[in-house]
Amino acid sequence: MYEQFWKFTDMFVHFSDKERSSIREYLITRDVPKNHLLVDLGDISSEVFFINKGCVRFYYLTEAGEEITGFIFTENMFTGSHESFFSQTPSTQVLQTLEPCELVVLPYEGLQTLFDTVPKMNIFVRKLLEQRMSHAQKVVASLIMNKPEKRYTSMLELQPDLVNRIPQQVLATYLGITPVSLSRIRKRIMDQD
Amino acid sequence: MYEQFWKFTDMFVHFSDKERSSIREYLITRDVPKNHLLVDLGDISSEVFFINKGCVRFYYLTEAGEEITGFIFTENMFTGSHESFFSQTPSTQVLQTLEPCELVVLPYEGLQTLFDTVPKMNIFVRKLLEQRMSHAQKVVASLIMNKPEKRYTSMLELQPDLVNRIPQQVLATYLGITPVSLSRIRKRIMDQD
DNA sequence: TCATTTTCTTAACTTTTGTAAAGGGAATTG
DNA sequence: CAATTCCCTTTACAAAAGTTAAGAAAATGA
Repeated sequence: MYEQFWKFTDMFVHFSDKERSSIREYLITRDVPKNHLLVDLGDISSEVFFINKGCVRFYYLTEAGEEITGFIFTENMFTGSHESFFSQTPSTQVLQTLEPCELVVLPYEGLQTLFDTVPKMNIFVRKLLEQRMSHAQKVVASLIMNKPEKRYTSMLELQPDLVNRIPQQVLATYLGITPVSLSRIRKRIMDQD
Repeated sequence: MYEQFWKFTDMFVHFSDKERSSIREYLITRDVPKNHLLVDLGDISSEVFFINKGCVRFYYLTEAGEEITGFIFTENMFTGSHESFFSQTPSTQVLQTLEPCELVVLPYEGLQTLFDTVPKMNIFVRKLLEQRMSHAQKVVASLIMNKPEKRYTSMLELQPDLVNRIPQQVLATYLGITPVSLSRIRKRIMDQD
């Protein structure tokens, strides 16, 4: 159950067998159904999740009650409500499964302990966040630089699997547009070919 | 010259005098003029910067040659071309001063050495990145959830100094709109009051 | 200080998205 | 298997942003 997890950490740092067993003490696996809320609005997130199988998104709620997708996570990614988890404050975002998921769960307290007992854990998380930051900046740039249509075609190119995997209305808010507008864009592209 | 720097690090971790002097070995201060490129397109960024005084932005270049502002940094913030610096790859963004700046400079090699010799440095950078990630997510959410007008009024409220400090065309691309559109928004707001 | 350049604003027009409402199709359920 | 529900598409109209170009204001420099 943990092979994928160690394969992932190996991309950043190499934990020794001893370090692995220390970390392993705090890990558990968990299966959750589709549409399960891993973190609800206002929760103080107490866990981060590594996705063995499945698909997770976080979304914000507008005043009008719309769900705005912030990010979509799939297999072999870490997910969580960063802001709430790291600062231990009430979450302004909701973390929800889009499919039945098999997760590796790491609790907040466990991670804090590991930061002290396995110093390399700091390096692992630092490198993970470095990578995440680079990606977040690219997302911001794409939102500003590209029109919705371009963002959709980029996604078709870079993550074709994802386009067919998630509901259109989720995809739409992820791209920063309404489902209606996404439908129009899809038609425009269909007509061209 | 380094008081602000240590005051900043104190918000995340407490470096001992010994640790400070280790870190201090790799720090230098540098004054740069307005419109200076700290990192140019294609450069492999070899330094990060702490801003004692001044204002810095990073921007992307579109195919049409437009400069799209990704973020604006001011006093007491760390800045750099994250992606290029951390992965030591050619930068896809340009880091440019918007004012004459007084900077504290930390070279890449120095930081790598410090990660080994001052383990707490990993914790510092980890916490810094945790904070940055939370903020980056909020920026993404704001870009998707709010209309340009709302983003502008939010900025007026939260960073009123910045609005009058940076050129409108820079501010416009930072908000994800054209200078023309920003000008219209400003007029709309003026007329209301 | 005057001239030049740059930046910001305004206007007219086009394109795109948002909004609201209606319709079609597929999946779900009794 | 029919009915309901949910999701996606389509339409028509309103609102907003992009584009281009021209003019006003401000900053820059000789």
